[in-house]
Amino acid sequence: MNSPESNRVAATSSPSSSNKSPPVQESPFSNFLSNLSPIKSVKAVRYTQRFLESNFPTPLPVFTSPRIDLQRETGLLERNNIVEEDSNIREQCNTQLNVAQIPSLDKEVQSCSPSGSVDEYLADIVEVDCTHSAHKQLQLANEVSQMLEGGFTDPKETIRKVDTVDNRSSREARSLTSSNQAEQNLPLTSLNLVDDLVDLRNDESFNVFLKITSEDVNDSVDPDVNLNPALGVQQYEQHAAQIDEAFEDSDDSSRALPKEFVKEANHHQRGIRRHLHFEAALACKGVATGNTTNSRASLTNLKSLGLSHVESRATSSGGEAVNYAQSRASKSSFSPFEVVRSTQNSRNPVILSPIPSGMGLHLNSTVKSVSLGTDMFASKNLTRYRSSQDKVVRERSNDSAEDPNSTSISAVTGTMYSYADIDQQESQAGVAASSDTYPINSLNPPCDSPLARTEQQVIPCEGRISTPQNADSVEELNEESSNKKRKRPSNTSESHGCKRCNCKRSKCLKLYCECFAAGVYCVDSCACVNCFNKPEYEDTVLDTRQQIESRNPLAFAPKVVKHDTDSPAIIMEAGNRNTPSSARHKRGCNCKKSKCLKKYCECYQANVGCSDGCRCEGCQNSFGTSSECRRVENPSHEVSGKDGSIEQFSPTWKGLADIRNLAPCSGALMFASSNIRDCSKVSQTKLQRGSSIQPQAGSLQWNYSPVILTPQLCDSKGSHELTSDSALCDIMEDEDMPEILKDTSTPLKAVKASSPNQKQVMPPHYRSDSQRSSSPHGMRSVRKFILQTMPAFPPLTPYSNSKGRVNQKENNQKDNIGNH
DNA sequence: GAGTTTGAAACT
DNA sequence: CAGTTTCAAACTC
Repeated sequence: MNSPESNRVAATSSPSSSNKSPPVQESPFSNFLSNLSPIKSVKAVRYTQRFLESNFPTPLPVFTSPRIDLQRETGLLERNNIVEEDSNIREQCNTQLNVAQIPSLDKEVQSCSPSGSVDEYLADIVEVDCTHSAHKQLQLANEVSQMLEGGFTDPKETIRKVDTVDNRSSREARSLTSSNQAEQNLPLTSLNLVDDLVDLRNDESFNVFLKITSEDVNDSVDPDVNLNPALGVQQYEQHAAQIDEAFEDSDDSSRALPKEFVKEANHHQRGIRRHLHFEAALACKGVATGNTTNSRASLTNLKSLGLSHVESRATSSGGEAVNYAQSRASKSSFSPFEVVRSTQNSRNPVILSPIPSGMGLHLNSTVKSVSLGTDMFASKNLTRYRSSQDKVVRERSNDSAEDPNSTSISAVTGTMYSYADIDQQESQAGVAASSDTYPINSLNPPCDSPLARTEQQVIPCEGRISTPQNADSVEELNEESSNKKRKRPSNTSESHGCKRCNCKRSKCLKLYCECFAAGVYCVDSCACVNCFNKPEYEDTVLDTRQQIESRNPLAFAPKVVKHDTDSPAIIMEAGNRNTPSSARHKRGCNCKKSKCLKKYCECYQANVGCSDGCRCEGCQNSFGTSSECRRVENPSHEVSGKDGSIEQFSPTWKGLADIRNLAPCSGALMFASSNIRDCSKVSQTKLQRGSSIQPQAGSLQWNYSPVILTPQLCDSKGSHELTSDSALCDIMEDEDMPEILKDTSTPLKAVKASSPNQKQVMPPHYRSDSQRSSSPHGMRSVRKFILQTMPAFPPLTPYSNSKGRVNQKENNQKDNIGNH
């Protein structure tokens, strides 16, 4: 690994010739700034000159750099073909330096470096001929920035590099006032140093310098200016001329910088700080819960990828918010960002975090918790970032409103978004399907966004849904936080994502509590008694959630999951009669007296129609009634029967069928789904549908195939609860397949027994395989088929374009048929 | 706002 | 897994 320090090591073989330099007459900053971009550097130089003159009557030793001398002695400059004018300038600069060298500094500079490319730093040396530590600090800051932007997959690496940077800058800062210990651990040590300077001098104006330099250093690194030997002289001369001109024009007014300038500088610095603080918080958490460091790093990565608003919001939400979200993330070991990044950077499946048990929980909790954090943040009077955040939200909301296609996502991502979308919908007390602000809308990365593409490309099966979920989580935090703060209407317990509970005896630690169920802490506006759903009881909350999760992994999952209404299944389902909104309650309601016409009914409350998973009686759900009720109403309505026909989606199936949409690995989910009854029902349903729509297509639709192909898996444990995604993935592995799953006989028989129509739809090869033997061979072929077809998951088809999806499914059918 | 109704969640 | 109890939201007055 090459690192800049090594250059210095190589270059530092002989310390400073700067001892020979005459006393400083001019600030080294001016020399440094002379290398900045012409336009900006004029201002910078002008101000810096003033600043230094007024604040640093005697040069600060810390700003001397041995590199200046080293480069001359080693002739590195010549290697860069910097011509003599350049050298003269530099010489002049050097002579102005106070070279009261700190011996230890040289030593440290020498010692702190691994190997590196000399040329890499030569440019730097040439460019910032009269370099001082301030510039070094800026370099370090830039390195940190690059690190953040580069997005390290491994947080440890990040930490290590940060430490390196930290060490470097810390050593150089030794002569300065000591920094806040906590902040010294941050990657922003260089800025901390500047901070300390500012504090020491009690001169805010130094921020301006920081601003200028941090902006302009990058400009100055422009190879045309600094690295190109041919242009170097000319531009150098131009710079010098401009600087001279600037100095000539300098007057008192230059000292008084515009307020916005200072403000901007402060903001800039603070922004970096916040960013780094957040990462530090993540890192700290990560240390505590090692398995989550990746996610934190990934979160930071995502932020550095441009989601500054995320950063802003997350950090401004205060520690509790972060802790809440982080702790949840740590418990669930789910790292959407990680998945994306890891899949981007490597194919190592180990990096992929399994979706925790209760994927919905995580989604739920993450999203809600973050937004909750915003509430807490607000309550903590950390409101100074509020306006900007709201602005971001507003802008995003507007964007989403203007972009009706923003819901359009690939089948992979789209379903995930819809998942969160529905979650949000649910939390918003039944926002209509045509709701103006589907948070997800505004939060979805565009279908063609790099992120979306990446997701689609990298997670055909094992990648899972993570990123969209996380994107949702991250972004929904923006949306929901603003909703909570501004949209909460009067008395309703929930509106626009705002939960308010009234719990008296549950301590807000049961699903009775809407806040708890929604994955948010109770807030002041709650009327709960003896509430434990508060940040201070975080451990209790998390433990309780885990308990509930252990009972029902989907307990915290959204209760309503979206259907693709235009899919053949839905089309077949009662002729679309019962699905005004393309969603269904995950579990179905059980209404007896309300007729599903009141908000007692969860389906109705969620603005979704009842479905066959409901056990409601006398359903009159205005959003759609269950087929059972329709049968009661209209006995002639014959598509199905109680004995397992088309309409018979078991509740389990319903939920899982929707979860199917959550992941490209839905097949695996289907494996783990449900008992044999459900499987058989589904099989029958699918078979019939398949036969109806495409007689020979049968089970070959990729999204249906898992159900049909894996009935034996359905009965694996007699449990329909998903325990973990990793387990599901393991099922995909031949080696890990339990024997019971390899035994294809019994469950399949059950399916066949209950599926009179299976002959119509059962793929011949599969049927023959499964029928002729119970060996896993047939199953393997099936699974192989699944694995092959999964990547065919419609990658870029907008979710909303369900028609296209149907067509694609049909095409897949044909393709699969052709393959077989 | 108090009381009632309702159905989900929790418990057995 | 079914029946019962508990609970809090929804609803009514």
